[in-house]
Amino acid sequence: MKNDDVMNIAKKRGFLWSSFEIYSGVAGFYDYGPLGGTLKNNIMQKWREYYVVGEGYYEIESPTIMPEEALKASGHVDHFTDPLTECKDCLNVFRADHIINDATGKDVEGLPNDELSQILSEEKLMCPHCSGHLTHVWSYNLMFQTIIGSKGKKTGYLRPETAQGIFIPFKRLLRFNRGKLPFGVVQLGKAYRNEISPRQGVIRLREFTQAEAEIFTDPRDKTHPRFADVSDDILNLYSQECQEQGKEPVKLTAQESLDKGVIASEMLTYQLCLALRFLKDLGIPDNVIRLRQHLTSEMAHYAIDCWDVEVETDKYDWIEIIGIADRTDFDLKSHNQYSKEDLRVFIEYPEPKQVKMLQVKPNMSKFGPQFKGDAPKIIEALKDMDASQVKESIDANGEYSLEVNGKTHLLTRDFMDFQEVEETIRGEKIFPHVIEPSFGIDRIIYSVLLHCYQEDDDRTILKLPANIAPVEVNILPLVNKDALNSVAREIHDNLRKNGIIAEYDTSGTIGRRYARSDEIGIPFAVTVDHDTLEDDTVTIRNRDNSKQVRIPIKDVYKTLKCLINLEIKFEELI
RNA sequence: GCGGCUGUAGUCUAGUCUGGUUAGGACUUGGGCCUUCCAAGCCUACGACCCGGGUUCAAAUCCCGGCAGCCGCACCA
Repeated sequence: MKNDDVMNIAKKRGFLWSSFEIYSGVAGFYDYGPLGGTLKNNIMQKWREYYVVGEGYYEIESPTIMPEEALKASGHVDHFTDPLTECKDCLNVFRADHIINDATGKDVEGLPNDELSQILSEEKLMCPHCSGHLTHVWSYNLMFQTIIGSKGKKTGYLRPETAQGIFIPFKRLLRFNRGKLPFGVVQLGKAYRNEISPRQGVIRLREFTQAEAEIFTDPRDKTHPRFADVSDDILNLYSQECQEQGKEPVKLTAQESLDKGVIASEMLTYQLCLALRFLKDLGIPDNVIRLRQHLTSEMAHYAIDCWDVEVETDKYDWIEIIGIADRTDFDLKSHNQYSKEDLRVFIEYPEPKQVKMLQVKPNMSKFGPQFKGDAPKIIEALKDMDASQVKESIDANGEYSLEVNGKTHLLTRDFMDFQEVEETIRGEKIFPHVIEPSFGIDRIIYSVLLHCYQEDDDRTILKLPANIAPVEVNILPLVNKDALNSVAREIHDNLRKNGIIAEYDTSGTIGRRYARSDEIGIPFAVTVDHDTLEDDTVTIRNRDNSKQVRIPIKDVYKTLKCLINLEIKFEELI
């Protein structure tokens, strides 16, 4: 299996291995080795080129440990859990809500545990496996809990996603962007989920790296200024409709998928295109990628539309490596409510609106004596009412009844005056909607390794794009002789001095060294041979087809730099 | 989290059932010889019984516990 070959090389040659090996390891944790660490950095740097440089979304960094309040507001404390129940006889563990749903057809998602337990006993539900008795329902929260401070009074959690770190300082980020929508903010970093039983290698980790962008948009304007740049990009769409009707994914251009309403908005479509371009740059071919729309049932209740970018693998089938969702205003609204901070954005109208409206003016000298301490509250409540309705009621009945804190107060005509005022309204405050591209870096690295891995005849090649390969060039003396070695060494040192990651290898025959070099995806090799000593030329060998071209030593740096940056193709040198 | 199977150098493996010499081999890797372009050959070196406990004169081998991997079940905002 390709997976096994790739993971073998990854382990053997220093890309990836499971952590804590000398202590038997812990499931769900992986180390990046010397090459893996560099590859990961290169990929993250490329991501930044897209989102920070290309889109102008600035990068922030927030703590990986978060206080309970913040995750309470985001919903993770209460809802990032699975309600589990265990069979007392066969000890199997089940999702309690799934058992109830399967047996009764009731949708009980989100009900508290004691209600679920009650339903289990009321409906006399038994273990679906052995018909044994089921225990009371308990929540398994997937967050790692910790303690903040020496007294241990404050509960903290390792963040389950980087996104919350962007929502929380929203006011500052909005101010940084001078109050205007749309704007985006990104964060790359670790996130943590205490998975029950992670057994899918690097696909399901307990500690993993995300790269997320939160794009704050006006809910009424989800366009993108550069949509025209991507409108002809081809998308392989596995829509809700395709999935429900058992059809194959459909290929449409970005423009078509927007026009046909397959994808909810222009911004979302643009983000999907951007993600695909990124993956293409990493060497993942189109034909192993599809965009799968979340089914209504699996989408978060607050989301408008959500698409997973999936990659085909031989071992795990189609895996989600990127999720792009329209999260609407859920997160900001929720943090607004819990923190009591106004997280809305003021949107100015193109033209100020002149609005004529009726205003109530309470007669203070009546209110005070009559209502004493309740007076301020009543006045506050009265001002919130629609003045024209109040006036109507008084004109018709001579009084208006107002309920404040459970007490009903009757207000008559002499408690207030009405005034026609003209007000200028310059805009309104709204919660922006959030479009969120969320990248699983570890899964992307796995996909890159998997799909760059090739066996040509008996050669193993990792065809990493030259601009993300961890080692950029290998310097090889044809045979292990002092005269050749010293020239090779000098070229190696010179390239390093100029910022190119070069390796130097004299061990074994030239063929063996090319093979080792190909296996870790070094895109180019410089070979120093006997002609070099005569005419100061060397050959540059192209990893992907073993072709060589001879160039003067003085041009080596310049040529390699262009090759690595993909400014010229190797074929153009021949 | 449950059940089954498995765990010997970097990798693949012999040995385990039936306890007993220095745990054997191949590939890989390091050093050397040879070598004028794609894993050749020769010499040489390094390198292992998953961890802990028990039984025994003696444990890679038998027993118990743990950890990890694979498979199945369950789970996967």
